[in-house]
Amino acid sequence: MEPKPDPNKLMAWARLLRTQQVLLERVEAELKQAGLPPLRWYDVLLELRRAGTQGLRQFEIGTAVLLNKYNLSRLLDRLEAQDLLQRDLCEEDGRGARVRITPAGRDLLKRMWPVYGGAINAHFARHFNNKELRQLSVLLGRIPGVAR
Amino acid sequence: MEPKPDPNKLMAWARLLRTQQVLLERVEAELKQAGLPPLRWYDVLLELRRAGTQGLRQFEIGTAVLLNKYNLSRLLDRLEAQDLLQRDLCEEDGRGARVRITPAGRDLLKRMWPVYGGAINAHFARHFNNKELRQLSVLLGRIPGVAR
DNA sequence: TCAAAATGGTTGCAATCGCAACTATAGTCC
DNA sequence: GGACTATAGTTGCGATTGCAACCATTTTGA
Repeated sequence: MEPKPDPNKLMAWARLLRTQQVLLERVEAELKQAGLPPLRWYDVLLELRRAGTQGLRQFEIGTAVLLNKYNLSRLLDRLEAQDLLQRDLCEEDGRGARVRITPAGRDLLKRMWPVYGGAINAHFARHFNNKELRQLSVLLGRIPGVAR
Repeated sequence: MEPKPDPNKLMAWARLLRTQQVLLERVEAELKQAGLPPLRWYDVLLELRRAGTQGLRQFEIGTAVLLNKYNLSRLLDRLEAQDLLQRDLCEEDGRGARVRITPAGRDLLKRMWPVYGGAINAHFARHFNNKELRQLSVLLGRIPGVAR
């Protein structure tokens, strides 16, 4: 791209950045307005629910939700303080913890989904048909680290 | 989308979120590694350079880069402290300031571009051809507030 | 004209983030 | 076994963010 910027590339990049800012801001605002915690809480709890009874190691959560370890550590502190999850010590690795969702955590997920899902629809999904949604998924999935 | 999540919608949404996190993290890391300030600084300075000699009002910068006023106020403090811009008082509105880029600001833009543009390419643009880039732009541009 | 409301911008304070340093356990290699 | 390195997670501290309150000027409207 150097030294002359390529307009196609720049436009796509700029819109991607802007999309992120606009959508996150709107969705977070709806959550907050409904008296619900931020999106990150949902992400973490959702991973934990998926993981089921054996729970997850912290570093597994970290790679799943793309959060570095110090911030994750403190985010889990907050969730644990609200009884949304529990950290048990891990028998197969004396350093680590095993993190499990609690009933209160599952309940919060259930309460957040209507607002979250509604916001995804209202601010994002409703502007596209199924073919376009798949197109977006395929295109973005080509970026390393995006598809899981 | 309620109460059953639509997989097409959810997948596109999830990848959009993830794209944002992955790309921002990588690009910011390259800037930092090169001893350069964060992306936000570039955004603001770029707007100011585009605005030319008459500069911009703070609220104009705010809407351009999607930054709320308190954070913008303090971000401008930092940029001003580095002599990258100057805030003159505004004659047509006694409340406001008029913000202009300085030569040092232009210079920083020039120094940041090779790293920034290179990172856009390396982490994003190189994974797509021109048609796909235009597709992305068009699709994302349908979200209100994204196209400018 | 003048009080009320709106707008532009700043600031105090609490919460969160980023970095670097730290503790503790696991794994590796001789 | 024992040093050496790597990994899991936590924490202190400074920087940044979010929220609410604030000041000053401008606009509105009876």
